[in-house]
Amino acid sequence: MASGSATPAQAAAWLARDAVDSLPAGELERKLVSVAEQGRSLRVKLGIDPTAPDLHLGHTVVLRKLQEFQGLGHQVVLIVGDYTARVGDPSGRSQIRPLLTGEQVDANARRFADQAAHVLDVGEVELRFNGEWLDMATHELFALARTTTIAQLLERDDFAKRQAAHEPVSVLELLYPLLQGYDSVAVKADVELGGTDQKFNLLLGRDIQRAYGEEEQAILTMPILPGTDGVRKMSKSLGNEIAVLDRPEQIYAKTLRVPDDALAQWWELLCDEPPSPGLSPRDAKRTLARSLVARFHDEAAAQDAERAFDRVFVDHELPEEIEDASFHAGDGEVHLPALVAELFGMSRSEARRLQEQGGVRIGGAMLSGAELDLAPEMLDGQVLQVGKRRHRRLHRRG
RNA sequence: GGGGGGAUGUCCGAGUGGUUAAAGGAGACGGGCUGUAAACCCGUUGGCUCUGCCUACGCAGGUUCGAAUCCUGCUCCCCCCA
Repeated sequence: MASGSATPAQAAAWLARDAVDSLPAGELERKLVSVAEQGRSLRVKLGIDPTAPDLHLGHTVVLRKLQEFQGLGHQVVLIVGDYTARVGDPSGRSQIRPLLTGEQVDANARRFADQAAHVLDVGEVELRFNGEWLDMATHELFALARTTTIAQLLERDDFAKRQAAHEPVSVLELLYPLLQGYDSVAVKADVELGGTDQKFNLLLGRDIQRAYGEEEQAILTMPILPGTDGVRKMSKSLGNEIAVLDRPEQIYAKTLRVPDDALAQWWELLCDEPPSPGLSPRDAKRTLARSLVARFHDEAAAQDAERAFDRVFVDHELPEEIEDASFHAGDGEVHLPALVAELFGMSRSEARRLQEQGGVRIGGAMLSGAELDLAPEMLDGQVLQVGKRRHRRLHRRG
């Protein structure tokens, strides 16, 4: 572990140990030397666009890195991209993002700021919203636009690929990297962090800074955390995320569902210490799951989550806590597909299909596709189970 | 401004007048196996008052006994030339 007494070279090497790129070569170390001489600390920038409402594990990879800088006494500048979220970062995207409304963005931005507190010591963080400076006059935007050429922007992979595939790239998207770069100008960033998919934007930030007569930032890129599918980048829109605010059981269960192939990466990107050697993949995963729950909740919650998980999925018992749900019986029988559809947000046809496939149980007994209408007495007080993980305790109403 | 190409279900992608709710793949979901992993097997994947009915192949009309497939207009996208 590095400490305040480490030399700049040691600190730089330690900070970059798990990064993919630390560019330009030697720059981070030079910055560390230079600020030490000036008697100040580094201004380390991270920008997050609140395009989705919640922070997830993928965000925490970079946030943890930010925290390391913080631990060494540097100034963290967290930029919530309330303004850039309206533009849409094309990084890694194969198509134009749908635009969010101003209200959505504002609501998301506030949530983000709150949630960052789960990962960072926000008391020490300089939190900024980039609408503060990006809501600029047109002539200022023109000045910004003059700093960069089309050729520079088209060097970028995503744009090049989309061009080649005859997919649209809007001028607005082209502008995005400039706006991000301007953030660096506005906060006088010495270092900017990001995922590897941000490399182009981060590097372009240097050009923008130079154009504005500022000193250029060093950049550090972190690996991208795969989602719970083990393949694609973790993101809310792909539904493969574990959110910082997920409940303990969710964090635990989702972690166990991660394919083993991705396990090593998860350990590396999310934990300080590697798993003890000799630990089976299964146990390594369980350990990881516990530690993640403990990180975002606490140790007791981790124990409980594991117990609850084992109860349901290892011992095949009902969960201890089952959400209640009421059903309306009227005088006749209850149409099960309608009830299932209503309870779990699916269509009746879908519910019917699930039942035909043996995915619906009442009181542990699998129902056949013929048992669509049941007497209310057979349901009242019983546990309805759909698939392996959805349960409701039914209560008659009316 | 001119010319050409394209728009199909969650996604990719077949299909150019009739057994097409629409091949195939991916993803997802259910069942089995299991470590809620991987691999593998089986099945499902528009809606519904479900042995049938309704809605669907960019949008709106039209031709036809019958259209995703033909015609007309419109919208959007891409490429080339200027």
